[in-house]
Parts: sequence; C-alpha cells; structure tokens
Amino acid sequence: MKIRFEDDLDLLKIAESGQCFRWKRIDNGGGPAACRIIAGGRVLFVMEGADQGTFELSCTEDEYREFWSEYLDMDTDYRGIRKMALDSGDRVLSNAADAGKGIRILKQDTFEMLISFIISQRKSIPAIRSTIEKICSKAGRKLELNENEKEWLKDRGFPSEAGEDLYAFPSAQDCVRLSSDDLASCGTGYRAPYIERAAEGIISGEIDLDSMEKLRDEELITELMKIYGVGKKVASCVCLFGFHRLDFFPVDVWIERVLSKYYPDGFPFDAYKPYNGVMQQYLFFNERNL
DNA sequence: AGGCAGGTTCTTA
DNA sequence: TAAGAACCTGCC
Repeated sequence: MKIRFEDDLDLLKIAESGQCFRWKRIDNGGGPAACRIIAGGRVLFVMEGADQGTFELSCTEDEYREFWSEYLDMDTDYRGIRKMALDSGDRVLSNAADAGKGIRILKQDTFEMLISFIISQRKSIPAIRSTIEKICSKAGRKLELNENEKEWLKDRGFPSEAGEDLYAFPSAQDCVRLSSDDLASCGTGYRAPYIERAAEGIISGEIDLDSMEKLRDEELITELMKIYGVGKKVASCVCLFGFHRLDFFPVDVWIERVLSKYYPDGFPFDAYKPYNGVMQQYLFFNERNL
C-alpha cells in the first residue's frame, strides 16, 4: 500500500536513533531510502515514495490499520512537538530538533524493550544488534514472507535475501527455553542472568508488564527498577520506547555529554512537558552525528 | 593489540 | 548515602 504523510517521518533517522535495534536499511542499488522492520511478530518493508511525503509499504491497509500505524505512532503530531523545540529560544535544542526532524518515538513491545535495553548496557550499538539478532534466531519464531511481500521486494529491485532468515523477537516462554550456554553464545556476557531472571519473572507473574500500563510515570519506573539488572537508564528506555511515556529522558553517556557541555545548570524539563523524551531523542541523535 | 562500549550490582566506608 | 571496583565480550 501507499500512504501520504505530511508529518515528520524519516526512516533512516529512526533506524539510527538508537530506540530500535531491528530496523535494517535495505538497498536496491542507490534507490530511495528503505528499511526492513521486524516488530510484533511481523515484517514490514517501507520505502520512501517518489513524491515528497509519500511512502510505499509492503503491508495491506488492514495490517496498517491494525498494527503498523500505531507502532509508528502515526497519530502523534511530531511536527508540533518539534516546533516547541524550534520556538524555545534554546539554540542547542533547536539545532538538534532541526537535525532530528523525522524522528518519531515508536510504540514497541514492552518485553522486547526490557530485554533489548538490558542487553544494551556497556555495549556498542553494533554489538547490541548482533546479540539481539542471535537471540532472535535461537529462540524466536521463524517468519516467512507471503507472496505479496516477496513480490513487493522483487518489483522494487531489492534482493530476496532481505526477506530471508527472519525471526520474531522471542517471548518470555521462548527465552526461558534457552540454556545458559545458549545465552552466552549470543554474546550476552554478564547480562545473561539478568535476562533469565526477567523472563522467569514474567512467566511466574512476579513481573507483570501489562498491568504496569496503568501506573503513573514515577510508579512505573520504580517498578521497573525492581527488576534485577534494570537501573535508571534501562528503566527510562523501557518507559519511553515500550510504554510510550514521552516525558522520560534517559540519560546515557551521550546525553551526559550534552548535559555537561550545554546545560551545566540543568536541562529545563518544565518547558517541554510532557515531551522531554522527544527532546532527548533530538539531542541524542544530534550529538552522535557530530 | 588493547581500550572501550547507550550501566548495574556489589562492596566498602 | 556515596564512591569505586568488577563485570562478559565484541567492535574499532
């Protein structure tokens, strides 16, 4: 299907924004930007259309309405949020918002975010991706493209490998089936027990991510930080990218750098409520692309 | 070749 | 309560 979308949506920036680890750029030999996305046990191919503000998607309109529209957070006005930054009078933030135009905060699965950001600690982004892919291929359900999707790739000149050997992110049940050796072979290192215990907690019901939806922001992060291996940074990421609480502002080494360089007296969170998390994404993206 | 990476826990005062 | 060490492993 094809969509026209006037609000901010830049595939490559989202893929590089650090919020998702299973977006992959696909290449048909110098054509427009395109990505393969694996989420919610599904696969989506998206390509920028020939006309500005249009996109070609490999899914049907039903699938778009059912899942992808919400996943991509299509109902939130990022142009308006970005305008807050541009109008703030803060040169650093408005520059960052300009550079980060097109970034959206995806509505991703909470368990996937929990495990992904547990893995992320003290790892480079390529290493995070690699570990996650290994876990998915070891424990996740294999995903097969249907004929329409294969045709979609072929018609646009993408290699068929783009749709091969794809695996869903594993469920908690899938994860506990992995032995410690399996986990170690994925490169999880000292995080392996964190992953095991998180998955076990989900299964036993001791950790109930679904019921956490109703908690207020402060209660939510407090609950998440009770999970072994989950500190403030990881918990903030789960809140922002999994629970879609747009006011969370995860502080990692990059943001730490931004804060000490440009905001020695503190970042003015009050000015951007309830969208501080979006500002964090702009600042993070900009700092990394220096 | 060896340091360092999108942190967190554990130990020690 | 706070500061510092230890932690797996792969990527540059």
